[in-house]
Parts: sequence; structure tokens; C-alpha cells
Amino acid sequence: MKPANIRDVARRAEVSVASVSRVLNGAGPVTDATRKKVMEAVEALQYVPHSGARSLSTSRSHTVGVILPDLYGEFFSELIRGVDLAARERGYHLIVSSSHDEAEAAAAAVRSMRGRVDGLILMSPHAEVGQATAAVTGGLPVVRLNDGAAGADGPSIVVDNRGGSVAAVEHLISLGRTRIAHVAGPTDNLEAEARLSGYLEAMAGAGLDARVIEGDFDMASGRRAGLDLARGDGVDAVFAGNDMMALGVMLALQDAGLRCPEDVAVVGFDDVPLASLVRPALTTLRIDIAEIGRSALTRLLAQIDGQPDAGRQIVRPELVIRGSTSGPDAKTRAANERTPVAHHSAQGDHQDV
Amino acid sequence: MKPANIRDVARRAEVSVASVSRVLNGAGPVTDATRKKVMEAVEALQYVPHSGARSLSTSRSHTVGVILPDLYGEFFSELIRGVDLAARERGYHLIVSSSHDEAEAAAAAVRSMRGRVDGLILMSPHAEVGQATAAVTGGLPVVRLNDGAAGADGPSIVVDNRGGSVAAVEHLISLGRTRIAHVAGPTDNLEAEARLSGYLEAMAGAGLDARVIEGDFDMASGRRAGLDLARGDGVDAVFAGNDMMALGVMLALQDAGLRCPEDVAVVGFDDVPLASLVRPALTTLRIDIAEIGRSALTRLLAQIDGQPDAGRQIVRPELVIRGSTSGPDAKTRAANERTPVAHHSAQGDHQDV
DNA sequence: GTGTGTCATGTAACCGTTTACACATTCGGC
DNA sequence: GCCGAATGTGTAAACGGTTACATGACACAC
Repeated sequence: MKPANIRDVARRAEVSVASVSRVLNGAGPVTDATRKKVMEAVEALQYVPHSGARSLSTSRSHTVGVILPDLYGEFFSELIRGVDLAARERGYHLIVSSSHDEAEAAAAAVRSMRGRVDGLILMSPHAEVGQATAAVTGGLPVVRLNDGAAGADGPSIVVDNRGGSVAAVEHLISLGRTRIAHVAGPTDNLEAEARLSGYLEAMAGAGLDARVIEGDFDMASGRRAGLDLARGDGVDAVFAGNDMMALGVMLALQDAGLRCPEDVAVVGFDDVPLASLVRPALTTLRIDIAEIGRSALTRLLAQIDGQPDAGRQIVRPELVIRGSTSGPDAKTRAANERTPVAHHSAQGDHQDV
Repeated sequence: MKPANIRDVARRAEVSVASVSRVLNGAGPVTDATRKKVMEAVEALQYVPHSGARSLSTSRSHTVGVILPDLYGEFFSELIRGVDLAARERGYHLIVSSSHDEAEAAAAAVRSMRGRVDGLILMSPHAEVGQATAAVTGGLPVVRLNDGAAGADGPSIVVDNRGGSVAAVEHLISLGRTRIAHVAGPTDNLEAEARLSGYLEAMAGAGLDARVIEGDFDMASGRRAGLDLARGDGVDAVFAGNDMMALGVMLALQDAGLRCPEDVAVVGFDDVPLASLVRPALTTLRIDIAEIGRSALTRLLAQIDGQPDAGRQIVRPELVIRGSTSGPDAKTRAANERTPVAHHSAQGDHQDV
């Protein structure tokens, strides 16, 4: 049995299709009597408007696309979560597509979404991806995330990675650390690059020697870096390009018999949920990832509605000091604990130390 | 400037719209000359077919919906990843909607997707959600995940949670542990319930006393449970309802000065990526989450194509023995290491101990 | 009683595809 | 030279909504 269409509803309610449409969209004048008849018919027939037909005549799909380089790990799920929450509030749907590390794949994803979405949220940490996608969006509203493409002055949200790194290094210096190493992210990643350059800048500014180890943004590479450092001539602090690598470093140090923070202080970047749960809890630069997602969606919808956009928006990470850089001083740290977003229900009484 | 439509392309290529359509869909006979002219026009006009119009005339949207209780944490991102990868291979798009813990929200999500998708992947660990959504799918192809709803004999994939729990307990018993506690997941979650009942069954079967502590499936609740246990009369093993709680337990034990596995062995469930990266690496029941996602999508598409479905498919978790239950015996464990799916590029030489 | 304005409703054109069917062309077989 | 068959192409009717415009009913003022 084919699903009911608007004409079936109109026939059953003994009104015209126009009235049905008006009732369903809350637009135009209708008497209460008509409204009631229509609603009954809709209910009886289990009628759901065909979104394709609707988008055909209104040229609006009430759907936005989210294109990400990957879906792996806490960062992306947190981001989608923020976008999804905001989208549901506004009655929008989300088409996601991930694993677009390469320029070509990302461009294909953009193309395949044309005509299917009203706008795009596009994350492209690689420079070429940013350029390749810019060529094919063709007038579609877009909000870009963490995209460092030169000359990109369109709507975007970028994290002040460089500034965050400077804050991290300055914090370590203020604790009296001087032999500070950096575990960098992948070299083709613009965010990793910005964090590295902030580190180099701050070290140079303080007259200290820089020491950089390459990593991949994953925990395993952090662990390798940590083993390297533990084996070497001795550093008294490590600033890692993200939290997962910082955690890897901490585990490696622990394996090597070094104490954190006494022997080596560790700082991460992102403040993923895990960061406040490990011991010692990780000092890091907090980015409210879900909030970035929400903000991206809100700005995208504003753009779709034809409002002028604010252009580039900069998010400044906040230094959250926890056990991995400070001694056990429960009072100051308690104030910095992240409220955990619990899987099912958040009970507030978890004890972080 | 409005985007080009099929008539614009036809005019420019000096052919009819039917020929354009045939070229674009690869259906029906066309000469090479026609194909070439059409392709040139498509290229020149940057033509992209309007998916709404297409879905209107074919009543296919080439889109499937994914409805999840939540998006938080590694489990869900891994699942979506599997679904997304399979969908892209087959040319399908994905509409995701999360945070449907409650029956009503889930039912609303299903309704809002009717007419917009060709089928649904529906995860509903709560019994009422399963029932509420069953009422509104109305003939739409559906694959259900981890849904324990009574009488549900439609297409679904369920994890043998009970069997996994039995294997975990038996493993601990084989190591000589007898005072084995269980940290359970939320009571309204069907998976948590099945894991609990497997534990109880295995303990009873071995003539051992059961000890159950309530948790939430998140790390903070595992930590609380671990503190409780460390403070108490002494257990020699803990089987947690999922990996995140197991990790929380391990951290708490560590804080309390207990050694793992020497004093207390710990077993988790799921094998999230993190499980093999912590120290000691966590013994757990591996579920290939991404593979479940892929399989769900494949079966959904088969169903959409009108093929008969296999009904309920059961996934048996595999016991992966790591450091949290066995002494340092590198050889046997090395074989069980999970290949890490790296954030950006997996380099194989990470050293797990 | 006629003219005018308001308001609810109906009619039909249009949105951009696919595709059944009709048509035109070419070719081979006789 | 005529008759199918085969092949490529075009025409037009769906598909299921939205909405500009027309229509009809009714109230009110003159």
C-alpha cells in the first residue's frame, strides 16, 4: 500500500490540497473547523509530507551537510553532537560524511551534497582540501572549521592554536620548567602547524632551546615520543599537540619510572572528556568542541536565511590547570574540573584528584 | 543565478531531456556522440541533478537514517564510522540523529525521517524505545541494533552480551580468582541487563557469591565503584559492564595503592580503542563495532532492494586477554593487540606492554 | 439593492526529474 | 524496393508538494 499523499488527505478531509498545505505549514488563514478536519485526516492516514516534493517546490531541503576529515575519536563525535543538538532544535536534518582526508574525496563529497542540502559545515585541516572544496561549493552557504587556507575570509570558526600554545609554554615556564619539549601533530595538518609555531615562538621569546618530536595526534605516537624523551638527556616538561598524545606521553613516562608532574610536567590540547579523568588529571587547553559545532550550525542557518555573516570567528582556548602540572592542591584544581557529560546520566559526585 | 536544471543541459547539448537523463543514469541506449555532448554541457553548466526531484519521481532517496540514543564516546563514533564507510561505497547518504534516549524523542525522530530516507538503522537499548519506534516505522525497512524488545524477530543485529559475560567470569575463575565483583551499567539498559545476568549465571554456576555495584557506563561511575571496592573487604577481580567503567575501576584501584592484575584483575567489555593503550592493557570482550555498522547498512540496503532478510543476527564477542588479567607475558599478548586505527596515519610500531 | 472590502477556500501552474511510449532512422534479408 | 527489427531519440505524463491568483461568501456602508 502506497503512503498517502496530500490529495488523499484533502479528499478525506473534504477540503482542497491548498488548505491541507496551509494547515500543515501554519501559513495563511484557515478556520478552526478546517484545521480540525485536516488534522483528523492526517492522523487517520498516517500522512507524512514527502520531503523531496517539498524541497522541489520550495527549493529548501531543511538539511545541512557536515563534511569531516574523519570520524575517529572523541573530538569528532563531540563536534557532531553539538551540531546535531542545535540542528534538532531548529528542525533541521544532518547529512554526515567523513573520511575526507584527501582533497579529491572531499570535493566529491561536496559535489554529491549539492542540491541535497541547504548549506555545509566543512572541516578541512589540510590546506589542499580547503582549496579543492572552495572550488566546488558554488554559491552554497558554507561555514568552515579550523581551516587555515590563505585568503579564506568567508564564514569560518578557527581556534587560536598559536595563542593556546604560547599560554601552555608560559604556564610551564612560570612553574620553573626550562627544558620543555613539544610533541607535534602531523606536518600536513594546519592545526598541528599552528600549535608548533606557537611553541617555537614562546620558547624563543623566553630564550629557551626548543625540542620537537614528531607525532600523529594519536595516543600510540605520544607513547613513542614519551619513551624517546624518557630515554634521552632529560626534559622537565612536555607540551603535546593534543590530549591523546599527552596521555600517551604520560603513560610512557610512568612506564619509565618518571613521576608526573614532579619529574616531568605534561600539558595537552583540546580537553577531551578523558583528560580530566586520568591520573594525574591532564592540564590542557580547553576548547568547547560541542559549542563550536553548535555555533557553526547557528551561523550556517543565519547565512541560509540571508543574513550577512560575521566572517572569521576566533575561539580562544582556555588553559585548564590540573594535576599533570601542579602538585596536589585540591582546592585550586577543583574549580577547574570539567563537568563530565555522562553517557547516560551525569551524577555530579565523581571525585577527581 | 539559479543552478542549471536538466532542461538547460538538454538545450545546451542540443538533445532532449530524456537523453540527458539516460546519460546521467547510465540507463538506456545512447550513442557516444550524444554522451559526449551531454557530458560537456554538464561540465560547462556545473550541473548537479536535484535530488528532491529525482526522489519524487523514483521514490528513492538514496539516503538512510541512523537513529542513536546518543553520540557520546568512542562506541558511537566507531559505529557511525562503519556505517558511513559502507554507505559511501554504495553511493548512499547518511542522515544521523542522536540523543534519543526517550521513547517519545525516538519516535519523533523516526517520523521526521519518513519520506526522507529509504530505510533506517535504529539503535534502541531501552525496551520502551524499541516498542515506540516499532509503531511508527510503517513499512519502512529497518535494521535494529542491540534491541532486546520481546517478540522482535525482524532484521536485527544483537550482541551476545550474556555469553560474553560468562566467558569473562570463566576466564577470571580459570586464573584462580573467586571474589569477583561486577560493575553494572544503567538498570534500564537492556545490554547492561544482559551482561549482568550473564555474570550472575556464571557466578552461580561456579558456586561463587556475586557482588554487584551499580554504574552508568561512564568512567566516573567506574571510578566510584572502584573506590568502593578498594575500601571494602577485598575482591580479587572486577568484571565491569563496559570498558570505560573498567578503566575507571583501574584508576581507582591504582589510587588506592592496589596493583592490577596482581591484587585485583580487571575485565571490561567492548574493546574500545583506548583499552589496548592504557597500562596495564585491558582484558576485554571485543566487539568489532565498525563491522557491526557496516553489516547493518549492508543488510538494510539488501532489504531495500527487496531481498528477504536473515532476521536476527548474533554477534559473539571475543575474549581478548591483556595485561589487566595476566602477568607480563609479552608473547601471548602481542598476538592479541588491537591494530590501532590511527587518527591520521597508522604507524604500526607502537609498543604495547 | 448595489458596490466594496475582507476572509476562507479552491484551482491550477510550477518545481526538476524519470520513463513509458511514440517516432524516426538505419540496416539486413528477401 | 519493401518489410520488420533494432536502435537511438523526443514528447509528455507522472511524482507530491507550494502558492499566486481566482472565486465565492458574507458583512457593511451607502
